[in-house]
Amino acid sequence: MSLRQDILDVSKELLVREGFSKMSMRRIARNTGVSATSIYLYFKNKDDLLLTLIEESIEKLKQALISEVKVHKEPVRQLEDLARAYIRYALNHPQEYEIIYMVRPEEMPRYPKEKFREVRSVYELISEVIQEAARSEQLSVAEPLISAYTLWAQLHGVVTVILSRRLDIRIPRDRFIDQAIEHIIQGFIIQKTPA
Amino acid sequence: MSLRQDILDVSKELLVREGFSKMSMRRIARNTGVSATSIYLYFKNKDDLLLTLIEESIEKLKQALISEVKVHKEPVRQLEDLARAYIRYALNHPQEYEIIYMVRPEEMPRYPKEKFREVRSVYELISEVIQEAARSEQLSVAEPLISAYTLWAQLHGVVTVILSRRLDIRIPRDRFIDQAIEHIIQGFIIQKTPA
Amino acid sequence: MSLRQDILDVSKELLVREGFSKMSMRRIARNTGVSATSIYLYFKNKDDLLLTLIEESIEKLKQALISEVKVHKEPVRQLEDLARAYIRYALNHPQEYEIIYMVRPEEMPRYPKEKFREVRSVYELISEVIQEAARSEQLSVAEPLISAYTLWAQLHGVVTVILSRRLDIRIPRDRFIDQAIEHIIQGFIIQKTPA
Amino acid sequence: MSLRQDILDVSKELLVREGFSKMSMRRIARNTGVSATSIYLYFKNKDDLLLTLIEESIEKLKQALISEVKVHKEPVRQLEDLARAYIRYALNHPQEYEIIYMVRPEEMPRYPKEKFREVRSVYELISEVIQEAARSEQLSVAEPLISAYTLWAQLHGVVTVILSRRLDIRIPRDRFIDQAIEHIIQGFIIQKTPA
DNA sequence: AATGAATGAGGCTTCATTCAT
DNA sequence: AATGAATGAAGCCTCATTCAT
Repeated sequence: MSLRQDILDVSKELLVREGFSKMSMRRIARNTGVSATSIYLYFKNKDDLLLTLIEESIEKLKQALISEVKVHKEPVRQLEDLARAYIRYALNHPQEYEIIYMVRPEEMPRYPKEKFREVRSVYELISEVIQEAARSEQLSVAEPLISAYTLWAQLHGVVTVILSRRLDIRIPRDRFIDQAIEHIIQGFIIQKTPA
Repeated sequence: MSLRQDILDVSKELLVREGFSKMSMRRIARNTGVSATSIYLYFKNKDDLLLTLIEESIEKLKQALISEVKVHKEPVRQLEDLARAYIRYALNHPQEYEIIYMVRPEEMPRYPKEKFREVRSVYELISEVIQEAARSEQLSVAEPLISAYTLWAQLHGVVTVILSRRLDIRIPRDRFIDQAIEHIIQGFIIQKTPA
Repeated sequence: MSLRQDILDVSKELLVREGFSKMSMRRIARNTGVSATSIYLYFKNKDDLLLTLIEESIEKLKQALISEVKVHKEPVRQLEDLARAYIRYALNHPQEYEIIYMVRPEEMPRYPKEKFREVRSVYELISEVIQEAARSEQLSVAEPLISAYTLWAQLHGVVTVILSRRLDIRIPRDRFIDQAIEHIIQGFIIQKTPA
Repeated sequence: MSLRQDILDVSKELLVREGFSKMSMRRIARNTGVSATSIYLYFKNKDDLLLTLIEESIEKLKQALISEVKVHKEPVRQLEDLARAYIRYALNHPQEYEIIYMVRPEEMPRYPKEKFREVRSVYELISEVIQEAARSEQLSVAEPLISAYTLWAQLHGVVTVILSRRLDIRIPRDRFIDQAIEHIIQGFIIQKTPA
């Protein structure tokens, strides 16, 4: 495989496993089996490397969601699929997910803030699915964009709790996920008050 | 006593405002107007300082929740109050909150992981409130502990999105919070299916 | 002697003997028998160190000139004394002199340009002596400030040629200096054309 | 041939505009639009490149002086012409001049010192003009070689002051040059003491 | 209770140069 | 004639920590 990709992989692992402060150029070089200087042949500097990491991860998340959505026609089912796909992807690709959401902007001052907003396309995807469901009058959605963000915030919370290992060990992960999704989806469904 | 607190305050601010990598002993010392050596009179080392920071923050969060809960008797109302109190506290004390939940354990290898679990008392508090409401048969709660965690995960997601400044600028923060709480609480209320 | 002074001395020597590019913090540390980190206890950074070096050198040159001037009352003699004092000081303290005039501003971008102008007090000293002599109508001096600068330029040229070892080896240094001073001074004396 | 010259030109500009420390092979390559490796096809190493730069500059200075001298027959006038030509060339070709005289030999340890002495032919040119004038008994020149060096030293001083931007901003450059040349030339003319 | 002095390790980055192609 | 890949050395600087006072 290309050295460039090796560097990205090693960086990703270091970043997620040991934290931002341990992702140093020297360490990356050591773990890649290459001199620190060589990294600069492929990336302008550390920020550039981090930027690439984030961009790649966002792209992968986006693709994963796109490919899993719209299999089922039924809107509510579709929404649930989206939620499950989101959580499943995050848990199966913790590195990519953490890179997107756990590197705090404060840690990288030179990072162009607009780039961070590229993640928006993810929310827009969510927003579309919600809007579609709203049209079928099965969801109580006043403002799709806001609802998209609240849905995403809840999913992100669930993922975060698991990834940061803050879930009580007495709770089986799958049960937690199922229950969470149930609560979340139910929160969006229109309450059919008895006539 | 006073200097010790000064050091904690300065550390807290540095950590949250500039990120983990900028919270250095030298910086803390400089901002506190004291020599770097002096910090070691109050804290064994940097990890110890961070530990203290986290413990204090957890304690404050706990106290804040306790004081706001159980004002209303009505269970659903109580739950909503709890949710609001949680979010309000987090947003009003971003430093304390971020220290608890945004400093990743990976950043501190020598940090005793058990300490992180002290936060559990927070979930137990949530759990109690949920159980109480469940008893009144207004909530669809099969397993209170799991539900407590899902509720917390959702709240945490909402807070995280705001604190990490990932909320779309077109969305007013308050609207987002209101809508989120509405969705979350509704997700817990028993659906009264028409007879 | 103090470490601070040691560092300054070593830096001075490195700068003059091996050139600007060889005056590195590591080298200074090595030659001072101290860790590189220690330099930062006494100087904020490399520029600060260089700045101190230059300031000290300017001050010494100024003091040397002041102390040697105004011994003789006769204006022309006084001017010659000043010229000799200038050259003598420069040759006896090549390090200090070179530091003032041979570090090109381009080499230190962060250096505050105003500081470079502190050398002006040296020219002002020269200017004063020239003006005094002009009052006695023995010198052909239309504009004292300009003449002060031309005088200085000439002296500086002489010094430069010697210090940069560009003088032909067949020429004895003292003869060169004597002749140069003779030419220079004579260039300022009013030509008494025969009536 | 063309690329070789491009490299030399770029180097020259970098050296003079940004200083010795910024004249790196990589920078030269970047500014020339060529790979760093390519420079080694034309120059053995950095020192070789610098050497070539200096040799070229010396040759140009020599040619410029030769072409401007001996237009006027009158010896004193000829001397003044030479002085003006020297200063004019230096100011019109600051890059070449600075390379000859402002790159200190100390910056290049591996540089063969004899090469630096090639500049001597310049002084010999000056020496010839002075000797010619001396023969006409209009100049007070005991030893032509020494006088040639003192003349050159003074001219060099004037040029240096201007090029290193050390001339007081209140002084117009042309006035400074005129006055300097006047003083310098007058210093060489035989004083006709009244009988 | 507090500090100044000191340091080894490591941070990011640029350097001149070589080698294979 | 030209280059991409690679590197060891070194550049400046900040880090957490210790020790003597």
